[in-house]
Amino acid sequence: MTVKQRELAAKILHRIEAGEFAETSRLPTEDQLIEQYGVSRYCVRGAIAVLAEAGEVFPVRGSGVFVREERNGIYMPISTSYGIAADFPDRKVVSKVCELAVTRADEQLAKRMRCDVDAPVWRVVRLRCVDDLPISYETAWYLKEYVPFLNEDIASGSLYRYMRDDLGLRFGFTDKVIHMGWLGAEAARRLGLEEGDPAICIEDDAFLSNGRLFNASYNLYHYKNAKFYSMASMR
Amino acid sequence: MTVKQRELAAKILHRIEAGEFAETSRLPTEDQLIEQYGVSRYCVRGAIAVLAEAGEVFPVRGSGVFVREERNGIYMPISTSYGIAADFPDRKVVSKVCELAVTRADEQLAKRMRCDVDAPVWRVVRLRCVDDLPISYETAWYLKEYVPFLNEDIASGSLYRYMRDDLGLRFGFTDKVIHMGWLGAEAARRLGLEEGDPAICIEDDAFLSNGRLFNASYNLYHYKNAKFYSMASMR
DNA sequence: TAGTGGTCTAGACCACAAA
DNA sequence: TTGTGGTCTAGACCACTAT
Repeated sequence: MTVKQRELAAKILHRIEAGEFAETSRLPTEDQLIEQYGVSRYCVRGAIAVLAEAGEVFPVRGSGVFVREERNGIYMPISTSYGIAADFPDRKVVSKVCELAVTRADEQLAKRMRCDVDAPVWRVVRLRCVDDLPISYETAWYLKEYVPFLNEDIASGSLYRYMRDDLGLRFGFTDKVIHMGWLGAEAARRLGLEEGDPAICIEDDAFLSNGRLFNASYNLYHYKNAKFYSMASMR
Repeated sequence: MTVKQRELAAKILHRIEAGEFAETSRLPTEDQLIEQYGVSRYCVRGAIAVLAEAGEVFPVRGSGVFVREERNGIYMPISTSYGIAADFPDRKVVSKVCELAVTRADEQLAKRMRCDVDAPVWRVVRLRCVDDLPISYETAWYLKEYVPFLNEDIASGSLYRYMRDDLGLRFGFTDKVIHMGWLGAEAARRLGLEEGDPAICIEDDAFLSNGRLFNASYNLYHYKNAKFYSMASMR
């Protein structure tokens, strides 16, 4: 969705959160929103689609757009994600850098990252915490070709923001594979769990907008602290 | 996305799978597709969006729409899902019905299903198998208000297809929460695992298009046989 | 029957990539 | 500079809900 549509969605969300539609739990009609904001129907529908995807509203044909009841709990979205920091804008997101070094891709990594064997890559291992709660133990690789410089200071913040705003990289899409994994000694120690404990494991391949893979990662999530949600339309 | 757009996407996908674009790994331009199929740009862009969401192609502004390299392995999509049968149209999907009975909602279930305490609900427990491999142990509840009749024969097939085609229910959206769980004795026995083994657990709330919840379920996935994938744009 | 969201078209202009 | 996908508008008609 476009910037304009997201901005409109944010405005409407503020009105929802202010309780403006609490009585009827129904948004203004599309035509009313068109007039209120002076935009086209295309924009209004885009904004509503953003809100619907986020699970905030659901449109009913012939009837209106209804506000969904509040969801409880804190969950990580599984689909989107410009990184964990973007997922929790209001929370204290801290990354403890456990390893940071340039290495060379072995055969297996080269295959996964579609790069040459021995191509230089950053290897970054971090413990990700939200509000001082350990959430995940992440092992990530970044092609040095696209990320020429990195240090502990940058890695302890939002790497995605750095790559986007400072390096000018443009992200395209990600592939995620979710399965079960088990904690090694180091991961367990950092997460405060026991070696051999099970973990939800997400392998993430991130591509630039030109289709080139630039980042692969292996994430082990704390089985108590991390939950995920996903909202989907069934049409 | 609309039916027309999905159909167009299917046609384009057939051409992709036939290797028609293998050389350049690039689709015809939007204008060419408009002409080839005699539809508007709206439709073409919708069809490409469908393919992009499915991870088949990625559009690059100013350049074209590119075919993605083939993915390997069999994974379950985490977002969509008209049920497991729809996810694997080419595979043998079998459900073994372990329990099927009408019960009454206790306080906890009533809260989750937004129904009255003591409201009649079907409780259905099934072992879901794909190609004879046990995938998940599912405990599901359906409001009898919306699903007046059910039997083992129906439950051993696709319940969603039954509800949609035979009962005329119209689905709206689902909420999924993914976290870690552990197998009880019965689930472990059915899945061929050990009691206390870890499992990826997906709790699923399904709503009709009018926003009414009609189905809640608790799914424990076989930690070896079930993997999930998710494709997401990062814009 | 009136009102609302869903689909679709035609056309304009913008942002970006490649030649 | 040209061609591509991205955004946006205006307007038409359809499908469904509510009255």
